Amino acid sequence: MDKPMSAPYYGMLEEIHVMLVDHDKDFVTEMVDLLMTHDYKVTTVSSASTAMSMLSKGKKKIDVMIISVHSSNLISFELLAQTVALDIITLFICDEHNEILAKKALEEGAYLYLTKPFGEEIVKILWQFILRKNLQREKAREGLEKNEDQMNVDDTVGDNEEQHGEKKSVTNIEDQSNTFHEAENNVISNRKYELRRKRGRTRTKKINEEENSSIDTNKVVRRKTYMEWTVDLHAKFMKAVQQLGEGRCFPKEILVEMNVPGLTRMQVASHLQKCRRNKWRAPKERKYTRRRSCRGPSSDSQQRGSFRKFGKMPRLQTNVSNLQLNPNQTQKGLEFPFPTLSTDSILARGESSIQQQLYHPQLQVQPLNLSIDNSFNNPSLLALNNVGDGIQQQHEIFFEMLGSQGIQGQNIWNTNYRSGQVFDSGDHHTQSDYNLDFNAALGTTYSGSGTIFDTDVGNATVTDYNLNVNVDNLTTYSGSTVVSEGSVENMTINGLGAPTKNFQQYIGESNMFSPSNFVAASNESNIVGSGSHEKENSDAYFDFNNINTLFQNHGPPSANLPNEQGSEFYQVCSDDQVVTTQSVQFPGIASYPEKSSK
DNA sequence: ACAGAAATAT
DNA sequence: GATATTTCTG
Repeated sequence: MDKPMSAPYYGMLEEIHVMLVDHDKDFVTEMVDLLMTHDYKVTTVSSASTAMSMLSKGKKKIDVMIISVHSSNLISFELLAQTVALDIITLFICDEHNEILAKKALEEGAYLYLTKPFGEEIVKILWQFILRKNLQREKAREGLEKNEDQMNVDDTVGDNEEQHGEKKSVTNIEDQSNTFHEAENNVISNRKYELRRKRGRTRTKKINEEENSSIDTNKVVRRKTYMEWTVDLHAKFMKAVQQLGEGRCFPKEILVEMNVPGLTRMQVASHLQKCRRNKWRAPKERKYTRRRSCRGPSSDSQQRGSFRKFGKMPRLQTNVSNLQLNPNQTQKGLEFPFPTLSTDSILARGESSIQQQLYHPQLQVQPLNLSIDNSFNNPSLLALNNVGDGIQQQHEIFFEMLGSQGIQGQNIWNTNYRSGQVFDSGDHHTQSDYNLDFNAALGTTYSGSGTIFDTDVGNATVTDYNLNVNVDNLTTYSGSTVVSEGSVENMTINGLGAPTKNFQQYIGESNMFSPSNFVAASNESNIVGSGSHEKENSDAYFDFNNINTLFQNHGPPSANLPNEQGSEFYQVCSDDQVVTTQSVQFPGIASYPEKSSK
């Protein structure tokens, strides 16, 4: 197709839907062509009445309505009234110029009155109307918000705001419109809900539609209050988050950083919430409603990690569409999922509902997901979950596993983790100098398939991430992946006791990374490459001693983790024996530093 | 005042 | 069924 500059003029608009109302087939064809050329989504309707019924169903989101008016078409004006009420930009198009008609149309709220044939220019700039209107609306909403804050009025909710305080009599709408129309909602057994109800949620658009027959053009009809998080907007959001640093991205700061007029803190917070849970999909993606139909763990185990993001920077899953955050680099949230296998650390087991109860927002809780396949196809033995508590600023981390003992048939082992230092991203503004050392020593046996080191390091701005893996005496290996899902700039593998040429297989087979600088050493050689093997120099250093068995996956499937395969469970960190990821990527945890004390 | 979870609206 | 908004709590 030849639409070289498609997106540019949409600004922050995702898609513009145009409805064209005309029975003149030729004209329709022509217009549709034209509109499509400029990337509008077009719906055509042959009559005004059809259009009206479509609108009333409200199935389709329409931004612009183009109504052809032939002869004295009363119904066209009815349609116009409706579109105006719905806050849809409406263009009247006539065969010939008619001043009276034009005036009337404009009076009734039409945006433009055009005569037939009209230049492409108009179509080109159509999007500006939308954007402008949106901006206006946002501004108005902002004003409203401010008003509410100031006068502490909490129920002017529904309608047009009297910005100039003149008549805040609106306050009186009280609860009358707060109907119980959804009374059959089963949930309402709770007192809380009753209370909530009393506060009232007045938001009946129907009312507006009726009463707005007399249109006041500069009054924003607050109807559809939804704003959509477009890909662009989301990209901005992500950029802001990154810029702020993952440990300190609060809605308010993100808002400021994003600098999008009209965007509210609430909206940012809400989006943040969504993202943390990894529940957000780009609008386009939503069409393909990913039915997780098969609850069975088999199908898409490593599809999207489904790590829930609490207190952490949301990592954009690969399927979160084509947001081009940084065109040249893939987005990699700084995240080291650490399905800690210490049974000590698994306080909650079984059903997630129970876990939910255990979960306290202010506690350090990490969601875990082992993303284990039904047949241990790709167990994630060790994944590091961006460790750090947001307070300490050390650049190193020292993990030690003592007395590890494999469990037959499982890919977990009993061990105590001791978390010494903290891996904190706070000081690394661009995350440009992480070092991670992984050191597994002594009689390690690895058999079966799985992932020893499963991490996804770095993000778009990582420039030189060093991963040093030191696996001594990895005597048996017959699996698939040692390091997976990583994207590591510099890689040092040390002490593998295997010829160099085989190293790649240790790095995994399918979804592996390809370090731009891959260095490996055999067991007796020392560090090769950048080699910050010493704890002192490393941002992260892992030393796993006495690991008798890492993997033994030959056991029956029944021998599984305490939780169900593929299910999520929470890890509650309450004391220092229990390990783990004390990271606070997203703030909100008790350990958040002083900051922003006003 | 504000972050975050959860309820609710669309 | 999903996303955005609003309420509510800490």
